[in-house]
Amino acid sequence: MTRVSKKNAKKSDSYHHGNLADACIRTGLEFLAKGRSDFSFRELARALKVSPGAPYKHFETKEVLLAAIAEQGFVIFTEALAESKEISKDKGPHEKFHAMGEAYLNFAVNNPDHYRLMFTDAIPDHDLYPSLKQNSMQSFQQLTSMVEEMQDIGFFKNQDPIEQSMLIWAHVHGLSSLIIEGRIGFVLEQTGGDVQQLKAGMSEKFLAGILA
Amino acid sequence: MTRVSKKNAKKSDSYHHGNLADACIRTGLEFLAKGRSDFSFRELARALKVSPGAPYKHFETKEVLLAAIAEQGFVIFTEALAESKEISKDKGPHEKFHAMGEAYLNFAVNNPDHYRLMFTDAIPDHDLYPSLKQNSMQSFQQLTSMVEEMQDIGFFKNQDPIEQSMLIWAHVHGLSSLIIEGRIGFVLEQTGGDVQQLKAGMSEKFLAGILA
DNA sequence: CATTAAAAGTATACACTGTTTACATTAAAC
DNA sequence: GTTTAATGTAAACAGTGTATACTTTTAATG
Repeated sequence: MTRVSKKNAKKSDSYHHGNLADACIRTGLEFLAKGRSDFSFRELARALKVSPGAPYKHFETKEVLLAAIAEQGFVIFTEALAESKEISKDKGPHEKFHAMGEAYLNFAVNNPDHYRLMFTDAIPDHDLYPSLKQNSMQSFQQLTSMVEEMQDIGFFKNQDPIEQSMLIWAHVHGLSSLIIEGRIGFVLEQTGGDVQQLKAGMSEKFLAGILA
Repeated sequence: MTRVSKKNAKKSDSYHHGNLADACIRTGLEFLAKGRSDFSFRELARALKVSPGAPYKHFETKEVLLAAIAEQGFVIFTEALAESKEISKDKGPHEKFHAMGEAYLNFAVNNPDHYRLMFTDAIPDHDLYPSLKQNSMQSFQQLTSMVEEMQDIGFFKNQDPIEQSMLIWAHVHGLSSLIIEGRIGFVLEQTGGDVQQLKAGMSEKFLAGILA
């Protein structure tokens, strides 16, 4: 049997796993991607063929592992938002704004369990996990930097960029949340069930305001 | 559906509880109000001094009970929104709009666990609970009727009232969600931690739009 | 090297959980 | 007043998160 480097993968028949910490996160991510967000710590241990107590050598509690998985979510999320900027960098402000909004919503819709883990109370206090918080801040930063650019070119009003970012965040988070929780089925029927179309229409109205 | 009776109908030393179904909901509400949203079904049975299996005579699963509790939440929520209309009925459109927004946010901030139960995936499919869905629709209806009034008096643009309601809902839900999940601590510091002040400022900007 | 200390596994146990089953008691219906 | 349906109990099952004591392997040190 081939003995693989311990850095890359687990050794097939050794007492030690080799890289259990990473493997836990990876397997947790897989569970989440499959919609099995209620996976148990023991289930995860079984999937990795280790004893129930083994993961505790790397994560003090289940919540600590969830925090690590949520953190990975923010890494991917930040990348997705950054990529939307790259893609739309030669286009107009409307397109730039919508590109990021679309990237945001797509992440939520395509990874609802991950999004929920990142934004609801499975991890009640993010302050307990500094690197999680740092990564979530970086996601927010993608938004604020876009807002600042929009203000610079005179597309957005000159207001406190943080507050303006919050306004956009609340808008897109609220929409994403309501969609992935299945609370707007009756509205989606009107648009033929096309989430992106609904989002585009709403965001355009959001930009312009609703005052007559 | 009517409110759960507040009277305790339990007879002191009888084999039968008397009104266990209502008592379960009431006790569940109390747990929620105390922030103990992770209460177990058995914990609830213990609090009511009945055996672990007793609640199953009234609720097929724990989720069914949670749905009933969520439904009560929407009843109270609808009342709170309706009351905000009553209070502001002789005032101007700005006040009316803000009054409802304030009522919405106050409900979420004062009952975060209840709000979460109503709006996240503890009850994944609301369609399985028709009366829950009906009550949640009534909450939404409070919003749409206000929107229609605002359009009638020419305060809001003439757009599809459902879509406009969705826009407002996403705004206020997004904000409420981010606040109760503790995701905007850094913004709150700027306003001295006053949630209502932050909300008022944001909602005003929301109305006007952010386009220059 | 050989020895030892630290790291990372195992096995087992504890107090829980949601839920099911078989049975007991009571209230309601005929 | 008897029967039946509703509503309780007790006990059990499989599963959970986590703690503890012990074993095996790896890394570090003289």
